[in-house]
Amino acid sequence: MKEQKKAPISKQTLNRMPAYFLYLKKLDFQEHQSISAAAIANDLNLNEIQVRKDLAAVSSSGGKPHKGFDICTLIEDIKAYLGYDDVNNAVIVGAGKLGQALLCYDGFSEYGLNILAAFDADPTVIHRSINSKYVYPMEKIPEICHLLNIQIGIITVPAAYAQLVCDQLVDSGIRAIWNFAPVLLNVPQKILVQNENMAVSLAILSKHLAVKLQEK
Amino acid sequence: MKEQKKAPISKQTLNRMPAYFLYLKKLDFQEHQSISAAAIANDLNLNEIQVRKDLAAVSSSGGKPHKGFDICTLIEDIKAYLGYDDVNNAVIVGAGKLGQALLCYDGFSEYGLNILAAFDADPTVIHRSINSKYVYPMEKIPEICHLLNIQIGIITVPAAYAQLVCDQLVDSGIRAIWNFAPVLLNVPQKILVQNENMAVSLAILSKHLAVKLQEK
DNA sequence: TAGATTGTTAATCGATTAACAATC
DNA sequence: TAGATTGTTAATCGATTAACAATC
Repeated sequence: MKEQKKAPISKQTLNRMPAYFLYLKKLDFQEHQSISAAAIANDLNLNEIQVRKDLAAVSSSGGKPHKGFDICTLIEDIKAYLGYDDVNNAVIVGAGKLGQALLCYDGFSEYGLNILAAFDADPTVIHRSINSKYVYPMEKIPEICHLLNIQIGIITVPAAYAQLVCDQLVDSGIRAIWNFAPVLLNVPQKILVQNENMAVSLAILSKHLAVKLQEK
Repeated sequence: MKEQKKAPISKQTLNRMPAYFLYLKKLDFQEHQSISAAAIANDLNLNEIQVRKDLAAVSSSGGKPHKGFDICTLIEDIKAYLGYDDVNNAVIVGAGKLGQALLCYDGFSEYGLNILAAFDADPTVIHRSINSKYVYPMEKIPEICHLLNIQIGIITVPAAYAQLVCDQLVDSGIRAIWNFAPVLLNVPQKILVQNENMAVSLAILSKHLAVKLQEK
């Protein structure tokens, strides 16, 4: 087992990895065979050495001088590294428009996310299926989560209910939360909260536009 | 004008700012008057000195020894800093479930985002209003964007159409793109692309769960 | 006043970039 | 072989943390 001597994971590298993943898939689709770190760096506006280091950290076979990295292999390596190969079961709480959008998007399986069911408080949306996923009433959360061995709870309820829902999910044995509500959730240490933080995106956008405007 | 000597913006500080913003709004709602950097750091699991520095970078009046920062003032300072006070006009391209979810969410005005219209290719969704925002056919993009002085284009179409839509938006004079499609977009240098990168979130989640699983 | 809390200057840490040797 | 391209070791840069003086 040489695996153990792999470099420790850098947060920044982890953040860049999905960009490499999307980039390589596009290339693969266009039937390229291999690609150099320099070409990737150029297309993604990154530093060449940074790309080399990032790829070296995840690549199983490494790149070949003169040729670069084999695209197919690299895609597989990144998938393995990011854990996209490990399937995690999830439920969505909140079957409003956003919840339905996520329920109907079938691309998450690509990332190992397997959404099995949804929950809602609204009697007009429960007890029916959306994209073959059944919408249960809220009180079923503990039962279904335990039954289906759910790892991830996805929160798409209005901000005011998010903490309440979060507590219920935690009590039902989930281990991570993907939070779309614009609130900060309180959770026990062992639970990971990943905020799909649209406020951050908007901050970066508006900051950027404001700065550009000033320059003129 | 002493404004000019403000410290240059750190990317990390910018990323943390929305968390402070949400945190402070919650406090404000609970009718607190002021708060110390230490208390914030404790609640958000951040380093105290880091919080002091972050707040010092955006605070107009600074904190007061013994009392800390005035919450209301600080919220206003952060809003000003992040550009949430500057209103940016936006359109959504893709009025499917995700697009509709964004159209129906009225909380974006809090961040200075003003969604004025939507576009779609589907004849069954166009020529009607969703949450008082009209859905136009795709060919109206240039006309409407110029007419309404649109700064930001929000892309919520399937991955396969995202680049096409992006090109149209760029040609229609928008200055920034908020991209929800899981693809990397090619744009001219002057256009900012902000990816709402669910793949990153999923990577962090699945990586984290995989690592935890290994530990056991 | 004493003490809590800020803001700033200095020290440490980690990530990026540069330089260069290794290799197909 | 020569040259393109990788991987690694060293240098730089920026961000975090520590130390401490300033102040209400």
